[in-house]
Amino acid sequence: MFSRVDVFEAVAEPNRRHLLSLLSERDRTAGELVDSLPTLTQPAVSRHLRVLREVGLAEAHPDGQRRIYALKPDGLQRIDDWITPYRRYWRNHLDALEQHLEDQ
Amino acid sequence: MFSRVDVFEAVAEPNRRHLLSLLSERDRTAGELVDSLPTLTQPAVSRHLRVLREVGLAEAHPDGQRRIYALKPDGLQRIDDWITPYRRYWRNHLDALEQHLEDQ
DNA sequence: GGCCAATATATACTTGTGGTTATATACACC
DNA sequence: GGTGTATATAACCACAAGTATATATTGGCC
Repeated sequence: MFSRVDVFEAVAEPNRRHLLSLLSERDRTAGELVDSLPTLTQPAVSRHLRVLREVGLAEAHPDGQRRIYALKPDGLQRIDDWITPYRRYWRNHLDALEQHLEDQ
Repeated sequence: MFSRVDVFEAVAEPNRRHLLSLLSERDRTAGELVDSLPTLTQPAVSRHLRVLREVGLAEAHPDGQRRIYALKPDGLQRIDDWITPYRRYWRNHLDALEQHLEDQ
């Protein structure tokens, strides 16, 4: 399963975005993350965490029998780079709309 | 099919990102877009275009029997808004790395 | 070593996505 | 109205994603 996930597919999954959000607040153990997603079982969360690790959006450090997960958000730069040219586009579009409104 | 696609899932598909890229250059008819993705059949492209329309990333205007597709990139703002807090994060991380390198 | 806690992996199942072929729809042109 | 072109939808299929249950692994503790 999960032959090869890229960063776009990684963040397309809502539970994984939730995990990233939790990790953006602070580092957490796998167990804490499991508890934070009560609709999912422990293996399900563990799998999502694996995906996040494999695309470079998170990393885990052992701490005894725990695993402390931390955010590695620079993987999102790939998405940011992709979106950049479009950003200019919609800003122009907004500018044009504002202009139109001002012209009323 | 495609019960309900959101923007994140829409752009997770490589062919759809390709279509967005083509539309960012200029408006194109559905037929031109089909010709630009020679690995896909016409119905497959038509479906991807429907997804892009439904999430608000593209729109189609009839022109006789043709349909002229145009980019509506402001739908990507949802992704941009989502990524914004993380952007600060990885910039800090880069700064820390640069600092570390400078300290050598 | 034996036992418990924390986490990851294996296996199996279900469902949805993306693909194809076939068909419908809509418009243009004669 | 009939025919051809452009595009969308229908029906079906294969495969991968996401989930659950069951099991393995790893480390702490007695």
